Amino acid sequence: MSANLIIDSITRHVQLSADEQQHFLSLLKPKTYKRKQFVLQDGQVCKYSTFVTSGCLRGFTVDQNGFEHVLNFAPVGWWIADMYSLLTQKPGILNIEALEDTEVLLLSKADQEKLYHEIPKFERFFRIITENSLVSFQQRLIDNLSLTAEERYHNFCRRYPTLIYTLPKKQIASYIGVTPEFFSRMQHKMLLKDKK
Amino acid sequence: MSANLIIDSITRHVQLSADEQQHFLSLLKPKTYKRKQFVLQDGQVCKYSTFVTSGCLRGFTVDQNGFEHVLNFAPVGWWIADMYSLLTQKPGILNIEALEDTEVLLLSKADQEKLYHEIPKFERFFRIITENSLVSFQQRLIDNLSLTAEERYHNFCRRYPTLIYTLPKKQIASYIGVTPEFFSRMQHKMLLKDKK
DNA sequence: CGTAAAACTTAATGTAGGTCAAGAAATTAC
DNA sequence: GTAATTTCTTGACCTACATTAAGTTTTACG
Repeated sequence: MSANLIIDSITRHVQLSADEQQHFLSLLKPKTYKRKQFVLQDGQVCKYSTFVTSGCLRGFTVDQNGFEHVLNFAPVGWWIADMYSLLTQKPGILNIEALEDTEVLLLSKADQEKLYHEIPKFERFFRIITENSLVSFQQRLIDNLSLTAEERYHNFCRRYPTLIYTLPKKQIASYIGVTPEFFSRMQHKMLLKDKK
Repeated sequence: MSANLIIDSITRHVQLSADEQQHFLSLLKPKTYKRKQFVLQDGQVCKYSTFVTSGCLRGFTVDQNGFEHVLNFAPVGWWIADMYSLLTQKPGILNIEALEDTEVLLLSKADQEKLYHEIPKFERFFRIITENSLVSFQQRLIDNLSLTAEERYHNFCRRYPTLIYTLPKKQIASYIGVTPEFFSRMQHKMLLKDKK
């Protein structure tokens, strides 16, 4: 059940009393999205931190030529938001879309800030997951600067083994930073190599 | 004076009493590095958060072909660390080197953690700067996926106007993700354009 | 179901940016 | 102040990946 999922994910990092758990849960608004529905569109102000309890979301930007670039995926158990917009409360550049029918829990920015003051352990929790997120984006940037597309794909497979089977290939291609056409050719080449 | 610099940079985000300021300052160890000296080498465990009070540091990785890739610069007033290694206390992949003679203040991981418990405002401060850092790395990743080298260079100039004049061009080239040769050509082309 | 849309593949051609080499200019350090 | 080192530039050639286009397979959904 989704309350367990989110509480467990927090108590892996900080301990919470029953009261604290209840209080936290009372702040969350459940919401469901149909496949292809948008959770957030660029130009909007991001008002919530979103926790995925079933399904999968993707965060992406659209460049001046209309091409999409996947910033991140949020499968079950992950948080997602347009961090820039959430922090500044200005219009953001991120689109967040449901890749399949998806259930989430929403925590409003106001409630999140209040929570930090009431129960500092929550500030600790979000500090820790933000630090982890920073480390993985730094690593991904380094990968983009120093690895070939094929190597980046291998890293993706190692880091998100479950997602490989559920995600459309064009989404994976976009995440690692190549076109679907090149991704297709790349996979073909890798198959030939493996056979040897 | 360097104590003012670091206190000011913190009190821009959280308010501190005189006692809290004193306590914080008492935890910092000043240290100086000569130009080209290493603050941290890959393979080492990162033990400190480093705040630059004069000079400039650069964080970079070395790939399997021996090429360097600049992850970040830390000019005066900035913090730097190998976040992965600092968090996990495992050997890291980041090198941190002084680009010129540089003075820093070191805050040990143990003291930083203790500080979080003693004075939650410091946990807030580091949460906020980590969030800001995350936003800028996300933006840089998006830039690398969607912009040309020339556009990334313009972004660099907008974001770090002071650094353009002090940094060797090859460092800027590495930061935006191109070779020094291509960077040189690119600047030449931009000059021709500007003249028109 | 059936059909429309979306996702995937393959091929031909194009290009942003890399590599290698070698000389010129600028910094550093003794 | 000058030799040594590092940085920057320029030229010829190269390659990983993009683009365009067309056909095929898979998936969604009325």
